[in-house]
Amino acid sequence: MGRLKEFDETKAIDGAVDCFWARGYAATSVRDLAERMGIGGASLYNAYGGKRALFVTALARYADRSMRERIARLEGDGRPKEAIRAFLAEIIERSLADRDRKGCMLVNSALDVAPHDAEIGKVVAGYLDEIRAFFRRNIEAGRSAGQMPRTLDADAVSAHLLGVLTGIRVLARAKPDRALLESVARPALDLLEMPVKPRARRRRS
Amino acid sequence: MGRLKEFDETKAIDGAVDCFWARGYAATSVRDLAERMGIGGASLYNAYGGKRALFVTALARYADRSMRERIARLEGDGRPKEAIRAFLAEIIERSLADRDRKGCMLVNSALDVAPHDAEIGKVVAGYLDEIRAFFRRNIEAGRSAGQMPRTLDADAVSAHLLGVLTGIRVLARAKPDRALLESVARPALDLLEMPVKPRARRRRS
DNA sequence: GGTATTTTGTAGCATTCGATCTAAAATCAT
DNA sequence: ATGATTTTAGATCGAATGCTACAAAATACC
Repeated sequence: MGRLKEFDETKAIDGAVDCFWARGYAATSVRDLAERMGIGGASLYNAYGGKRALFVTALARYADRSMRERIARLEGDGRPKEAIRAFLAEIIERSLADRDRKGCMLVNSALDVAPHDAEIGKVVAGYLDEIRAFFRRNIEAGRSAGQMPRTLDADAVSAHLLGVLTGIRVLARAKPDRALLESVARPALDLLEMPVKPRARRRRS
Repeated sequence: MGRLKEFDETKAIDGAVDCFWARGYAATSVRDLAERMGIGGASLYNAYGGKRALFVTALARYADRSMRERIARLEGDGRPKEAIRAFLAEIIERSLADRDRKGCMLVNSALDVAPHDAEIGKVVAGYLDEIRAFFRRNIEAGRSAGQMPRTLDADAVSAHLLGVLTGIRVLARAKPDRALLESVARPALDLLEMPVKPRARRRRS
């Protein structure tokens, strides 16, 4: 039933992710893509439809391999507070180690694709919601387990954490400085800590 | 001493700001720029040197008219806590009212220009530092005035506020939702509030 | 082997990109 | 008026853009 595909589909999509991730949608050319994917231009259009459709596919692959993998891995331990803490810590470490400052493909897309493409915008918003849902689940789990303050509003704090996360990923591309990024994250993580009982203190004489 | 310029330099640069602000650096063409600026292509190169140099000029104009104007206006009252609160509130309002989701030109540039252009990257980082310095000054002023907790670390909290601000501006482009954005900002603003004296409470019987 | 179907490489499409060239128009100093 | 100098409009440069046409190559079914 026709000639067989000769290229490695996994490697091809991973190559597309690398291109779009590093340079963004507009700045990536179809020829750049084809070369990195190890295929010819005709095969690209035959197999993936075109640049825009390929971007959607690559974004889904990124979400699967990067975001969902991290969520599944960190949430597996059943330690909700540690999961959230480790999530932010891992983002900071990766941002500092990322020599070419690619940042997060979802955040990058939220800024320079979503506003100009309603359809892709909804996809991106959906991925961001998944991250927020991760925060929300673990806040609720932490509250139930008595590891986080009962007063914590999971809905509101998950939004705050998503915003802080996003801010970190943006600032890391302009100022990849550990002290800065950790200072951004710290107060958000402190929200999750149980309030310390104020020690009885002697009155001043 | 030569023919006089016929175009309005202020309107020209403002037009350039509009273009770069709405579409970003790469997606804006020199022809788009010339048309919006009300000049011909030759005049653009003669007066501003080229696309990249014009971008730097436009970015400086944006920083002056948007960021520094806001800082000066809000800081004038001598009410540091209110200045910070109003800053974030104003950003949220503008983001929600911004129908074409242009966001903040500085944040946009931090994400899709700074990583690929070291020189412009430093410029952008400098502008971000100005915003952080605004936060820092007002935290210190608020502490001195006894309106904010003495335990507040101005350096760290100013970084946190910058991150939260950046996150808001990015999320607003993908999900312009008031509840979301206000939830992102709230905990950061709560850091500035004086701790409430816990009321004496009757023991349960 | 023959045929239908799919993939692949090559070439090329029209368009747009940033940038430049040329020459006419406009100004000031002399 | 003349000359020097600058700005302007318009055409155009080579390169790159997303995409497609076309035919050769490779497979499965008969």
